[in-house]
Amino acid sequence: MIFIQNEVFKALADPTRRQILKLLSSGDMSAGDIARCFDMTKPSISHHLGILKAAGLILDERRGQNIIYSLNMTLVQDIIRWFFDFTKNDSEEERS
Amino acid sequence: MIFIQNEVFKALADPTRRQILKLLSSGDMSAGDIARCFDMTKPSISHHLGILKAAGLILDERRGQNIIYSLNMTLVQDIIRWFFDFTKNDSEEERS
DNA sequence: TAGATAATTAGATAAATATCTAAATATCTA
DNA sequence: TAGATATTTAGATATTTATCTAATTATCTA
Repeated sequence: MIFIQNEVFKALADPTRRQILKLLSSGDMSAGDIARCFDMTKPSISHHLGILKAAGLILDERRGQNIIYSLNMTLVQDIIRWFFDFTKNDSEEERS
Repeated sequence: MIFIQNEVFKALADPTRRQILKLLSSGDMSAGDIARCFDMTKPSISHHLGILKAAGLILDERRGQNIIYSLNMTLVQDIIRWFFDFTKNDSEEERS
């Protein structure tokens, strides 16, 4: 049984953060690029990026003045597996 | 692109609620049966069940004095599809 | 119908969180 | 090195949320 940290689910519970993940699924972006997509201050977006990073959902890399964020596909795959485990019924009476 | 309501992710953000879902993946249970699995008052569990139900993650049916809860597998499958969409890169430069 | 059992609702409270402004840090370039 | 740009950190605040106790609702059965 796969284990996913609580912080991962907490990170996913905010619509802004899920939108950030969607953006990153199309390609890596700098913090500024990401912030420009939202009607929110840069510190607020930075806060969300920090939560996503702490959860391991995104990775960061400084490139000059910019910090480039990318989606951590490995964790996304683990999450899919975690949900997929619900589709395997492990009760006795249901076994054919 | 599949859409999952914000309440679904909020419901998943609590460890007690995820544990309830795990329990229900093995088979339907009454509210009391569920409450007995936790070191928490019945009203607190009832609160969590209400949030899971409002999110559509669980279904309920009264059977005499008991209310039987079950996992809504259809929504679980939709969630899997939602995460799976992240694994399809839709950027131009990455296309082979 | 009275009492017992199962479950929820109401109301209170402490903790967590999303957001903002202001300040700090890091990097580049003229 | 001074100024500009990119980003984060600090600190404050309003809102949300998880939990509890007490009260209410629904059902069964003697």
